[in-house]
Amino acid sequence: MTAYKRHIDNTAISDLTVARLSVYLRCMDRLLELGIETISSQALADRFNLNSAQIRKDLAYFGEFGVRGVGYNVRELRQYVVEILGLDRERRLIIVGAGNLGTALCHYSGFSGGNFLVVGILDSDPSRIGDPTPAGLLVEDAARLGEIVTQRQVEIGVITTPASAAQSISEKMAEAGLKVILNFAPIRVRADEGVLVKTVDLGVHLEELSFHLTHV
Amino acid sequence: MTAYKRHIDNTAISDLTVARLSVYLRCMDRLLELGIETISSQALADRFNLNSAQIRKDLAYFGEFGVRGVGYNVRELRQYVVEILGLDRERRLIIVGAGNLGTALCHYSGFSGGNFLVVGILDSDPSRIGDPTPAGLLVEDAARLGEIVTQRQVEIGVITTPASAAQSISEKMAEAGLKVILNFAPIRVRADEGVLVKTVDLGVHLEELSFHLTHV
DNA sequence: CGGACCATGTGTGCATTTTCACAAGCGCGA
DNA sequence: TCGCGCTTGTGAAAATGCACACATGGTCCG
Ligand SMILES: NC(=O)c1ccc[n+]([C@@H]2O[C@H](COP(=O)([O-])OP(=O)(O)OC[C@H]3O[C@@H](n4cnc5c(N)ncnc54)[C@H](O)[C@@H]3O)[C@@H](O)[C@H]2O)c1
Ligand SMILES: NC(=O)c1ccc[n+]([C@@H]2O[C@H](COP(=O)([O-])OP(=O)(O)OC[C@H]3O[C@@H](n4cnc5c(N)ncnc54)[C@H](O)[C@@H]3O)[C@@H](O)[C@H]2O)c1
Repeated sequence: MTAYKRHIDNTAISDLTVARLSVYLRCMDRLLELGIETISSQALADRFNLNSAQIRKDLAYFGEFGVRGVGYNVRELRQYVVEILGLDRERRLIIVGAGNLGTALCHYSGFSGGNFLVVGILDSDPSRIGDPTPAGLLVEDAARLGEIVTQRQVEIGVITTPASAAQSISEKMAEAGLKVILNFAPIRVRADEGVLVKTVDLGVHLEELSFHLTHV
Repeated sequence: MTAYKRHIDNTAISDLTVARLSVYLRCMDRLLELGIETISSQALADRFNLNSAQIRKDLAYFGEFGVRGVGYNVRELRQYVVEILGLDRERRLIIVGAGNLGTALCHYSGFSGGNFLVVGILDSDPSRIGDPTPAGLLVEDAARLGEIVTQRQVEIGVITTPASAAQSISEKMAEAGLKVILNFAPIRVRADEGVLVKTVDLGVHLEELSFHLTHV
């Protein structure tokens, strides 16, 4: 139940594997809700529409968590995945852009059971600064970004401004020392080496659905 | 400028290709803003950090849109991509779950230049029904889903309820005739053959970022 | 009108990801 | 204690995705 084999060798872990680990975590949570304490990779795959070999291979990058002939202990495996994903400590984040999406995210405390903590929401519009959000935070001046990141030990930046501001904000975030950024603006942001910008473009998803509608 | 070679042969188009077409569309929009009317795949790749061969191959599934020795006409190519993605007609969608995220999405009219139209927002909570949203729609009773889908010719369903309700809502949507569903609840929804459920789990993205933070 | 030039469209090979299939290992019951 | 049954962990194969490189076929200029 303690440490997992930290991935130290030179082979990089694929993004796809990491994303699936998140999915497995949700599966564990669901199983615990159902009172299931032990499960085989096959039963897991059947229940959640996954592939059993892929589950085993994904986990094998980080250690041997199962018992042959038996399967996995759900509670233990959940804890291992939590450690692998780095969810065993608080992650502080700020949101830049206190519009519709920014405030919705701010209010949403349910991220992974409270490990992600919104410690600031910033905007450049003077008429919005000082506004309270439903979550109890006040909107602060985006010009104070660097200062806030340092003082509140922020690790993650979230961009919910219009696309036109996204590039410059990501640069300011990188300058302030943030290493990972989640960008909701529909634009491909360029980032320096060592800074990871993950863009989530909801428009792309809707357009994929539109494609499926037109192509039977 | 009329029709593109409709993909009718047996080879399926990859999801990754479709997602990239959306990206190309945004690139075209940006180029037109800049007043650029013609561009080669190489110049496009350089400017937006893409691969020129991949651009050509993605487009080649649907026809020959370029001119050898010259490149692509930006305006024309944009129109072709619009047709390929089925964005040349209005797509009506309803949102089920009038909470934080649901209302934020409802208010967001900027989807692909207005081709996606929110024609209803539903909730099961009696105290929310009748509430106005910033966009001018009133929240309606989720029990009327089937009726609303038929009357308003809805094609796309969006789920922004808690995870516990997502499965049953997606089934009701499928029953009402919807063929594609965008699900924001953090749960893997099972769907019948012929119904496409695309889940966008924001928690997964944050957890990916957390992984990168812990693994240098 | 012809040839030099240039970027597309595509055949081919490489890389990554997924799936298969089985030897190795653990528990349990006799 | 031993063997049987079950599931893991893992090489090897299949499938998928990506990138190179060049023949093809237009443009344009002399
Ligand atoms: N609302 C949605 O449902 C939704 C859905 C998909 C994508 N998006 C994208 O998310 C982004 C935000 O959407 P929204 O609906 O919340 O928009 P919004 O207009 O409601 O909010 C944007 C906020 O950003 C602020 N802002 C602008 N420039 C800034 C800067 N330089 N520094 C700090 N703050 C700045 C504005 O003052 C405003 O408050 C957009 O890029 C949009 O395309 C939104
Ligand atoms: N708010 C966010 O920023 C955010 C971010 C990521 C993911 N999500 C996910 O999106 C979903 C919605 O989040 P939210 O913050 O808007 O939650 P919310 O609680 O504000 O809203 C949920 C709404 O769904 C309604 N509802 C519940 N059961 C229903 C049913 N059976 N039929 C119709 N309506 C029903 C509720 O009455 C409520 O109005 C959740 O699954 C959440 O995990 C939200």
